Amino acid sequence: MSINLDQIKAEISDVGLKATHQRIVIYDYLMKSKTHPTVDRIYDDVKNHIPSVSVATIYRVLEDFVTAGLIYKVATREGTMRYDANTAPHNHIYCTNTQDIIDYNDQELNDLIANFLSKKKIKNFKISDIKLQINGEKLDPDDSVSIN
Amino acid sequence: MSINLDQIKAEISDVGLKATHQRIVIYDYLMKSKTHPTVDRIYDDVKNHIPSVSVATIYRVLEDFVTAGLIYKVATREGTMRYDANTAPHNHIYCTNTQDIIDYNDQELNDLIANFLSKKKIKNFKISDIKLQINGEKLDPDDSVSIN
DNA sequence: TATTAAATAAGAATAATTATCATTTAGGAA
DNA sequence: TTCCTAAATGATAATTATTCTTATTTAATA
Repeated sequence: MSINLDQIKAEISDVGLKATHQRIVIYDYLMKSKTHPTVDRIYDDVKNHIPSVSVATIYRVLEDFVTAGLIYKVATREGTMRYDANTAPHNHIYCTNTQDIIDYNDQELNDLIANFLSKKKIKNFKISDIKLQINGEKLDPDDSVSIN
Repeated sequence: MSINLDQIKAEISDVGLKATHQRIVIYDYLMKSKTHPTVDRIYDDVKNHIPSVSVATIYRVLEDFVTAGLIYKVATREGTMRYDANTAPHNHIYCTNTQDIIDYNDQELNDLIANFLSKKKIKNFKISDIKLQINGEKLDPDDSVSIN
């Protein structure tokens, strides 16, 4: 447990959800995860902490978190859903080979796009967020991707 | 049949696929479609032309087209796959309320992002394409979204 | 027109997700 | 602290989405 337990409980309670053991473990796991895990991956890892956990609970809790805005859900080109506890605006680098999703934080780029679009008039539409997905392939699948 | 039949056949043949009736009808339908339809929608509409068509054929043909680069596959936040015969680089406006996907073509924006990223060094990664998704809501769900 | 490899239709099999419901639990009240 | 109750969970059935299998059909070309 790297992140403060009381803080996790508070964050769950603050969005109007009961801070159950399952929710605490799942949220803690997502907060620590950098890999944007699938439901299956989350299920397997949560089972190490709560062997009796049901897969239905994983689906339910994740959906509750998404609805509450605690986490984001990301659809990949492969059709599998991935979950991300990083709710700050950021973009994703996606490796079409390994299916790795790597966070790409760049305030300058965010601003550049936001400024550009604010000058355009998109009629009958209210923008809530803008996501850039950088697709491609890792040159060495075993090595990590780094920026600058 | 708005687009020339011979041209459709040629495009299918050119990527090494047999120009079957099913493929011709599906490709023609996608070329004319502006809505980025789901598999179900494509199936229903193709059945009007080929009542005996099998849903497995729809899945297979779409996947064949994607692999061949004739069409694109787009995953939405809802987890459903949508298909797009517009293979030119372009971005999407997505209404989280109606699930409408609207093409957003803007060469200036494409260049802006491409130029910005070319200056950044992303180590161990080769970019193949860059997709911007503009999420939000239509103000009037029954009206269309237009740019400029 | 005949040949043949490839594609299709139909439906079974599998995988992913959601629903149901009896049991358990978190959090507030006493 | 214990009791109470609405909400959450676990187990599993049901549903939905997708893929696979195989006998039949068809496009392409000789």
